Amino acid sequence: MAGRAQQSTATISDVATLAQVSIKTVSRVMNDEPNVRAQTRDRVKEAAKSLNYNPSMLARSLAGGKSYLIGLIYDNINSTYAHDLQTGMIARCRLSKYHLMCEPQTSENPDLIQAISNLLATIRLDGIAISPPFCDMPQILDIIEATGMSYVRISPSKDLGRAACVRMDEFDAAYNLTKHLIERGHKEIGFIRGHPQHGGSHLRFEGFCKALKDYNIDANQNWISQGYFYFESGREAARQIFEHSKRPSAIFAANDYMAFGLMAYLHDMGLKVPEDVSIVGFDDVPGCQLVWPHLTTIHQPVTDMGYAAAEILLNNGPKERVLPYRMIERGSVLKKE
Amino acid sequence: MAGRAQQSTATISDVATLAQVSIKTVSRVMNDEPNVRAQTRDRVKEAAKSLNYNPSMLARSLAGGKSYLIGLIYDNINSTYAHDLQTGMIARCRLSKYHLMCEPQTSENPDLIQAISNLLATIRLDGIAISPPFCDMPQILDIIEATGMSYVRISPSKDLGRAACVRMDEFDAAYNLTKHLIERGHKEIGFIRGHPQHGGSHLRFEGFCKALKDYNIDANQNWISQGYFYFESGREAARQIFEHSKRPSAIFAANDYMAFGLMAYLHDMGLKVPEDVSIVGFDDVPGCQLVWPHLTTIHQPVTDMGYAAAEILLNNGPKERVLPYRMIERGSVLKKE
DNA sequence: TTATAGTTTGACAGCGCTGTCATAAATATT
DNA sequence: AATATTTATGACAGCGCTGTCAAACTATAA
Repeated sequence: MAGRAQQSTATISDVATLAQVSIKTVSRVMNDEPNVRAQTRDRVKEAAKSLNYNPSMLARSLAGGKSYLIGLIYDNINSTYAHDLQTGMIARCRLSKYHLMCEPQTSENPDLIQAISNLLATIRLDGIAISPPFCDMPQILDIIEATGMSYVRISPSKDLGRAACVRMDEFDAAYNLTKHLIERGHKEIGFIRGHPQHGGSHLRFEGFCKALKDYNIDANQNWISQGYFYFESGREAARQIFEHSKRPSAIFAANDYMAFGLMAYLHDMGLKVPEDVSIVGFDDVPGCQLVWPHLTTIHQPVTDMGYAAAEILLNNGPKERVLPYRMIERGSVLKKE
Repeated sequence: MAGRAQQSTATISDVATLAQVSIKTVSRVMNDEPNVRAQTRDRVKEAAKSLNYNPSMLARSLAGGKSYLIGLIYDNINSTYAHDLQTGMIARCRLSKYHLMCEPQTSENPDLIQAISNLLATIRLDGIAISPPFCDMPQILDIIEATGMSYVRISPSKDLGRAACVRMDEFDAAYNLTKHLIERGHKEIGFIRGHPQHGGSHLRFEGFCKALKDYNIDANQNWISQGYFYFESGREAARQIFEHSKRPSAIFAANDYMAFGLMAYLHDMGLKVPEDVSIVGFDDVPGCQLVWPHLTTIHQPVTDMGYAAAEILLNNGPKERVLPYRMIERGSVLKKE
C-alpha cells in the first residue's frame, strides 16, 4: 500500500503558536470569517505564509461537515465529452477551493446502483453531477435523493423538472440543423438515430421530424435507421439506408461518430460527400475537423455545461440552465440547384 | 455554498452497537485485520450490511494518516491522452478502494509551482503521478520530494533514474517506424519535430536519426521542420518543408495531430497521400481512423501506463515499468517500386 | 458615570475513524 | 493444575480542524 502521509507539514497549531493566538482565530482568518481585528488577521496571515501553511482539506471536511469535494458520474464510452465536462467542472471548483471526484461508470455494470450507493456513503460529496445516460435512470436519482445530497443533471431528457439541470435545447438544435438542410434544397433526408437509452436521441429525432413536418416534407421510413452512437453503428445504419433503391440526398446522423461511420461507408461505396450525399452530425467532437470534408454539426457547449453544473452545486444557483448551442457550418453539406 | 453533508448515514458506532462489540472491533473487520473470531466477524459484517454501512473515507484518512487518494497532474492540452491516463489509473484505484484526484495544469501558468505546492499541502495524497511535460520539470520534482510523498513519472525523458517511472521505448518505436518507411523503399524522408519542451520529441527524433544512419541515408535538413505537437503547427511545419524545390517521399510527424495538419496541407496543395507523400504519425489517437487514408502510427499504451503508474503508487511496485508499444499499419504509407 | 450593545477572542467538545496499549479469553506447554 | 503463550477485544487518545458558547474587551448610549 501507499506510503504514509508526509511528516513535515505545518498544522494550524503551529501557526497559532507563531502568531500568538488561539487555533480558532487562525481558523477564522483562514476562512475569511468576520470579527477578527485587522492587526490580528495580518499577524496570522504572515505566520501562515512563513510556515507555508495550508489547511488540511481532510480535517476541515471531518470537522465542518463539508467535504470540499463534488463528484461527476459519467459514462466512459465517450471520452471527449467526459473530459470536457471535467474540464469545465474543475475550472469552477478551483474558484471555490473545491475538488472534483471523477467516477466513470458503465451502464452495463450490473452492480451500478450498489456502486454508486457505496460511493455516496464512503465519500460525503457536497454535491454530484450526473451526465447521460445515468441522469435519466430513476433508480440512481432515487438513491441520491435518499442521501439528501444536492445534485444536478446534465442534459437530462426525461422528467426535466425533477431536479436541477444543465442542458441545451437539443430539439431546437436538431430542428434548425434540419432546416439548414432543407434550405439548401434537400428534400430527401435520412436520419440515423442514436442509442435509444440515451435521451438526446429522442430529442434530436423529434426536432428533425418537426422540421420536416413544418416544411411539408414526408419522412421516408426507409431512410430512418437505428444506430447506437458509435462509429461502427453509423456505418451499419448507413448500410441499411442504402440497401433501398432510392437514396436520400442528405443524412442527419444523431451524433458525429455515427456521421463518421456513415462517411466511411460512403467512401467504401465510392459515393462522394457532399456531392452525392450531404451529411450533418451533432456534438462537434474534435474529429469533425479531421474528416474530409469537415463535418457540419451542432456544437454542444460541453465545457460550459460542466462549469454551469459545478456552479449550481457550489453556489446553489438557479435550478435550470439552458446553454446556447452553435451550428457549425463546414463542408459536408451541398447547396443544391 | 454547497449543502451540508447528508444526515442519515450509519457510523461505526451504530454498527458496533448493533453487533454488540466495540468500535475497534468493527474497524478491524472493515479493514480485514487478523485476530477477530470468525463468529464475531460474521456478526459485524451482518450488522454493517443491514445498516448499509460504509466507512467514511474522510475519517479514516484523518485518523489513519492515509488519504486513500492518489493524484494525477496532467496537461489539459491533449485531452485524449489525459483521459486515457485517468481511465487506467482509476481502474487500478478501484481495486484498492482508492480514488483519483485529477489536477489539470498548464505549463504556461506562472504560479504552477505554487499551485502544486499548495495542492500537496492541502490534500495529503498517498502518491502522485506526473505526466509530460511536468514530469520533466526539476522544480516540480523537487517540491514533491520535499514532502516525502511517493510519486511516479509517466514517460519522462530526462534524468530517468531519478524516481519511479512508467514509459515505453519511444526511441525504439521511432526507430522501427522509420525502418518501416525505409523498408518500403523510402529514402527521402522528412521529419516534423515535436514541442522542444516535451521530452518525447527528442527521443522520437533520435530514433529517426539512428535508423537513417544505420541504413546509410543522409538526413536532408530541409526536410526537418519544427512543430509543437498541435494540428496547426503540423500544417505550418509542412509548409516549410515543401517550400524547398526537392520534396521528400515520406514524412514522419512526431505525433498524430501534426500528421493531421500535414495531411490538411497536402490536401490543400492537391498532393495525394500516400501516392505522392507517405505519412506516419505517433500516438494512435482516435482521429487516426477518421482521416483518409487512415494513419500508420505507433500505438502508445496510455491506459496501461496509467494503470501501471497507479500500481506502482499503491503497491510499491517495481521502480520502472517499460510497456510495449505496437506499430499500427494503416493506409498512409506507400510501398514503392 | 453606569448600563447596553457590539466586537474580538479562546476554551472546549467532537467530527468518525485508527493506532497504541492494556486486559481478557482461549490455547499450548510443563 | 499451574504457568506461559497466543489470540481476541476494548478503552482511550488523538488525527487537524470547525461549531458552539462563554468570556473579555471596546464602543456607544443614557
